[in-house]
Parts: sequence; structure tokens; C-alpha cells
Amino acid sequence: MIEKDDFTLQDFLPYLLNRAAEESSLEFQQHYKNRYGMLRNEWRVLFHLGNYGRMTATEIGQRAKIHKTKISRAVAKLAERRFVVRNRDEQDRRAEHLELTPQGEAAYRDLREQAAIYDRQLASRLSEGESEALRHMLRKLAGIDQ
Amino acid sequence: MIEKDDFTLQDFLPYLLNRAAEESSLEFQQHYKNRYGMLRNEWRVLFHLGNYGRMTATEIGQRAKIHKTKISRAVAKLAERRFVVRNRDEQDRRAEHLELTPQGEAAYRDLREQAAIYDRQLASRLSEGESEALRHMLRKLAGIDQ
DNA sequence: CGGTAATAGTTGATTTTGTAACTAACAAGG
DNA sequence: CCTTGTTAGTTACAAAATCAACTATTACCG
Repeated sequence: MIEKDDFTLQDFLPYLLNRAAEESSLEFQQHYKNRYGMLRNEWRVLFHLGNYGRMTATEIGQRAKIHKTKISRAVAKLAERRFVVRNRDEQDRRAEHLELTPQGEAAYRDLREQAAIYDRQLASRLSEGESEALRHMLRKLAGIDQ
Repeated sequence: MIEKDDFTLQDFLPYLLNRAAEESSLEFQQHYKNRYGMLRNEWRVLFHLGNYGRMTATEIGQRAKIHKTKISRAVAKLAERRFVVRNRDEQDRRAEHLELTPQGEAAYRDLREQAAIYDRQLASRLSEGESEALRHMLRKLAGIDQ
């Protein structure tokens, strides 16, 4: 056992962030996994398309900070299951615009509802003002604009 | 594009937690990865042993909520690299007590110093009272006692 | 133009994780 | 004791993440 200095593991922000993230991801995972057989990257792509509308894989990757290989594979699965359609850009034929199919929108709406419920449930462990402050801080730490 | 309801992705706690966790992990990873060739689970085990002292794999798993297979592999690597020694419990010969070697303690002290620096750097993005509130909330969400 | 560089997206090889089954040691009840 | 159940930790196999290399297309610049 080493003397403590001013550092303890239970106070280390990256550790706490990871623990909290793992905890909350694991629970929410049930929804998209059980109901739609999706993986984390797949629901992330689905949510981005549902939330922001039509965009390319690269744009999703930039917004969500997901690596392009993950996006590529997630999109392939989502397209295969008819949640997403790809539209080749005629001006720049390297790019393709992605958007949700009606089926994808239905899944998005359903999962969004579950997400809203789960979010309220999580936030209820905190006091009223706390949860807004938490979101604000997390956005700062994650480097998310606004 | 689907109408917003009361839900937006940028406000979804599990999403924000994951983004913030990934962001902060990625940066801190440099230290244990570059300097000691460790993986995340390895430094977690190292930090637990450094922070709490001698304990078994099962105890680490309970405290850190890491699955036993991850612990097993992390300990194997750490032992192989002489950061950790295993001591068979003579009362219960299934269990083994793990502790840091002098080399492991040196690595722990070094990384703990880096962690402290990085933690202050992260916290400096937030206002004074905020960071303590954040830690408190994260502990609640992660289900960490105290 | 023509060549080099950059970008969008995919694929393949390697590493890491996740899940389940396993071995070994102990515990408890008959 | 002996059968059944439990616990500590490992191992094997499948799933997923990572990293580098690849194709196709466009942009830049002499």
C-alpha cells in the first residue's frame, strides 16, 4: 500500500466518467440490442440520422467522433436490415447520403422514446438543477459545441 | 428529419457520459500505453493495487466492476512484466493475493502523478465548485459507494 | 492536361473483448 | 466420507474494435 499523496482513484475524473458511462450504457443497451439486434455503433448512427436527418458517413463520424470503419460497418448492417438507404451523391460520386427508411424512422422513434424514459430515470437520481449542470459539464469535457 | 419531441441526442446522458469518457480516456491512455505498454484493464488493476494495497482478483473485480476474465488477463500480463506478484492463499488455495512489486509501485507512482496532473487539467475546464459536484454526481450514477 | 495528393468509403489482418465452459479447491448436509 | 453446490481463476471460441492498406473518385498545381 502506497501513501496517498493528493490522489485517489475514486476521485479520478476519467475513471468516474468511464464507470458512469459503462453503467448507463449497459442498461440502455438492452433496448436496442433486444428489440432490434443493434450494436452500439448502429444505434449511434441511427440516432444521428434520426436526430439530424440525411447526412454522409463522414459527417456522422465527425459529429459523433466515431471512426470511419465503425461507421462503415454500422451503415452496412443498418442498410442490410433496411433501416437506412444510401444515395450516391451525383456531384461527388465518392460520397453517399444516408437517410432513414420508414422502418428506420419507426425504430428511431421507438428507441428515442425509450431513451427519453431512461434519461429521466437516470436524472431522477440527481436533484433538479444538478442534472442540467451535469449535461453542461459533460458537453464541455466531451468537446461538444454549444 | 423527425420532429424533436422533448428528446435530443446532445442531451442524452448515456451519450454524453460516453463521449466525455472516451475523450478523457483517449488522452490519458497515452501515458500508460506509451510509457508502459499497458492496456486499460492493466492500469486499472495496477491502480487498484496501488491505491488499496494487496488484494485478490475477485476483490478487484468487485470494486472496479470489471469482469473476472479481464482481470485474469490483465493480471497475467502484469505478472509477466513483473509489475505484480501472485501469492497463493494457504488457507484457501483457490485464491491468490496480488501485490505490486517495487517495479509496479514505481510505475504506479509515476502514473498516479500523471493522473493527478491530467485530472487537474480536466477540472480546470470547469469552474471551482463544478468539478466537485461532477465527481459527486458521477459517483452516484456509477453506483460507487460513499 | 498529367501527375501527385487528398478524400469517401471499404476491406483484411491483428488485437482485444465478451460469453460460456472449464479446472481446481472448498463448503455443507446427509 | 461422499454427493451436490459454490467459488477462484483460467481457457477457448466467437464477436467486436483497431489499424493499416486498399479502391474509387475528386482536387490541386505545375
